[in-house]
Amino acid sequence: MTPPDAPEDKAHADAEGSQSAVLSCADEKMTIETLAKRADFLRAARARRQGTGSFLLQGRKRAETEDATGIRVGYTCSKKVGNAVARNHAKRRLREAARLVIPDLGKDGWDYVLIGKKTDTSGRPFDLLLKDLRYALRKVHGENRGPRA
RNA sequence: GCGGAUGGCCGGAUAAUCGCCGCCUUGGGGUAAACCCUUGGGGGAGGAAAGUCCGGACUCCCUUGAGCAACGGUGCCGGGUAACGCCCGGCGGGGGUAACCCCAGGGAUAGCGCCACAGAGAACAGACUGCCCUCUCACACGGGGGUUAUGGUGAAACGGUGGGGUAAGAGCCCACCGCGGGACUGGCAACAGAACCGGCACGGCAAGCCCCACCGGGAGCAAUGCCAAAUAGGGGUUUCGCGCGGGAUCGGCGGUAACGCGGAUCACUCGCAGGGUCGCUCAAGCCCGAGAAACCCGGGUUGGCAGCUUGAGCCUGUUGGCAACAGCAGGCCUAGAGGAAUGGUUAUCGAGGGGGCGCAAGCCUCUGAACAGAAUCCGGCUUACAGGCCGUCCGCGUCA
RNA sequence: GCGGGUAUGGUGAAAUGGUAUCACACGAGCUUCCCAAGCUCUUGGCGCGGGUUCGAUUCCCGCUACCCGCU
Repeated sequence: MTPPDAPEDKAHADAEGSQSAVLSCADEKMTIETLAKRADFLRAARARRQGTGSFLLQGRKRAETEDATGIRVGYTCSKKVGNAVARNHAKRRLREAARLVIPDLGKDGWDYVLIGKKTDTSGRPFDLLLKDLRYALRKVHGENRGPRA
């Protein structure tokens, strides 16, 4: 999905820049809760989705009847990803990526679900993983805004 | 040096930084607890954490003992252990030149069952085929008798080979081998050796049923207990039972009274009977006592705390023992979450692998660590596993 | 975490200590102007590794994969 001729150091610089941005605005960071209920996962699966080279992102804005503030993120790695070591490793990388990116680009009142893939989630370089997450968040937000406008 | 056998150990390292999960802690908020914010410290996956195949601890099924039955398991001997189907040391059998490895390895005269195909015959001893003698005219394919060999078949065939012997033969006789019994000797034992006896009788399969000996009650931390909230304060079926007596309570009669006689009741209490309590029986204990037990239906709950990590624990030394292991002394505390914490990035080192140069030593470059993640806890087994380290032993070759 | 079950051609099934069977499917041929149906023939298998046995799909042990139940 990422162009193969994308310069490596450019993506690297991009990742570092965002990292410092996160550090600078850490005080206004949104509180991130973790999804646990099966029903929340099912609702998110019916909403927007965007695949990338390393994972699949699902996102939705919660209805007014639910608790409207705060960002909630869930992680899914099924048995298709591999054994327990592979599943836990994929979840850890997704958690780390979400910790670095979601407070900046996530929107208040949204639920996100990150779904790991078999070999790409563990094997992809981490800066590309961050890039994938930013791209996917833009797509999920943008496609949601499009039909509404 | 090459090839092999076997035992034990390790399972990438260091640092920086941003994070994650418990514990302790500073300050603040809070009446307090819970909790929230904050400061600092310290800890944080395995040899298999796995498979869930065995054995336990622990908890519940109300508890226990004896016997019987059923079911399941184990199965040479001795030892170790809390226990085991595990471990150690022996014995027997099999494989290998050897080091060494493998074996559920009790009983086949307690009984039943099975042994396909082939073969005369498949379990006990005879029929059949043959050989020999004899009868009748006949050296007949017929009658009578003797005999146990079979080109062979098969996983397995009235012990094998050789010699003698005979009408033909045969343990009929002899030698050797095998087989059965076995005084006695060694050993705790399994077992080994064996004088002597027997002329041979007794096939295999018990991971077929079974017999014998020994062991085993069931379920499992999603066990279980407590707190809070909510709902219900139930229904059905079956089985057993709905008695007696004393106290008690309430009347009656007699008596001045203590008390005596007789009656009623079952809220309370005691005893007996009864009922319940392991598959059955017996016993003890316990519970119920007007209801009890079993099963089913219906209703509520997915919150918190405990169990939860100090334990048949680990390390070092020493003593006993061939060893497994045990004793003693000293030291240590080493994850405890509750759907699950160890990750990201960077640097240096780095086992190993690929490519290039070089006679070689070596140099340059690329890659950059197997199997795999605690979920109540231990002892084992089994399975997965890149690579490395330390021993011990065997065979062959070479040198001295 | 705990407890249980099943694996037989491509698919669905059966059987038993001795040669593994049936249906559909696949392939070839016949039939038809062509297709379907029908008829004939062929191919192909006991999840894996050990053990017991003369002989294992069956009996025993260990793995692998899949499925189910329990708060």
